[in-house]
Amino acid sequence: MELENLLKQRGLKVTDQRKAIVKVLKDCNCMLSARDIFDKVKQIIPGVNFSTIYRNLDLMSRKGILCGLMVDTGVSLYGLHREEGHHHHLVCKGCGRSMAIDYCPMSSVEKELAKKGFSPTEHEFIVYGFCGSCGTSGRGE
Amino acid sequence: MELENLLKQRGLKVTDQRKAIVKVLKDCNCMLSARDIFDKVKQIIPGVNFSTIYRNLDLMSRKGILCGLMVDTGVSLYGLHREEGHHHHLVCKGCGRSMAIDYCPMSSVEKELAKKGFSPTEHEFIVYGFCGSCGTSGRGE
DNA sequence: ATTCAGTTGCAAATAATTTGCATTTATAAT
DNA sequence: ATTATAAATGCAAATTATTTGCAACTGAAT
Repeated sequence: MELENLLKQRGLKVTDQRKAIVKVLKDCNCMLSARDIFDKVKQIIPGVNFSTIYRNLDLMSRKGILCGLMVDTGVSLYGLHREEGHHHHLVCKGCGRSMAIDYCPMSSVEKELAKKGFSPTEHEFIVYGFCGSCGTSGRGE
Repeated sequence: MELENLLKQRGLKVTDQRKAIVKVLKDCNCMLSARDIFDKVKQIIPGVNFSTIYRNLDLMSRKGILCGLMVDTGVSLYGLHREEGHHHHLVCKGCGRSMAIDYCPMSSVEKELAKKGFSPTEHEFIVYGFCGSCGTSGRGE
């Protein structure tokens, strides 16, 4: 019921596909690619179309309901937007999950940017590696 | 002549297309997309093929002659590898140029990662914004 | 000069994402 | 409840970025 209000507040209609996308992300509690989300939503709504997924991931990200992340392979990952505010991510190369970290490097570079006359708008900080369960050796591919 | 040795050291043949790619990146002194590089190399070698560009960007990046960077639109940018070592980038949304910054946030998160049992392998830190010449307002597109 | 692995051009294939359009649907107004 | 309508969806086709198979070519070692 909470999601319904969130969507309405942002002027978005409450549709089954949007509810399914959010459910999938809530259940997984990690960030997923559009394809992963599509596959999981299909188990809930067999007839969903991929373009509906893409349109909603984009729209809900722009409305602050989801947040997107571009990883170094050029694929976007999406997750629920954390209200707690700004944060960055660890991406596990073993299981593909991502976790949040609160540390943000921006305050440490502000002076250097000002000196260069650069006005920052966005930034990203992503750490790739292996999480506790996947270990330093990874799990192959 | 320096490049020729660099290529040979890495077991790569010295070809006109490789020389042209490096020349383009040296002249621009910034990071460019594969398409930009292709367009500029074509002015030197009209017959180059796009796949040759891609193969060499990938190969020379893996050999440490170039370095690649995935920006948040999902496009890779390539530049000459700076021997001076590890660094990160500012990407101007006005002119598309990128500059290096030396600050690296990794040392500040090491403890937090260790606590989470996460073993980092790679990381990226990119700041988007507008450089001195493009100003805070940007220049449209 | 000969050899041969490495490299290139070409064309076709992938993969990720976007778009146009007709149909459907959630919501607001009746 | 019914209706009107803008928003949302499904579908198919288009884009964009990148990759791959393969035959022809070329740099470098002999």
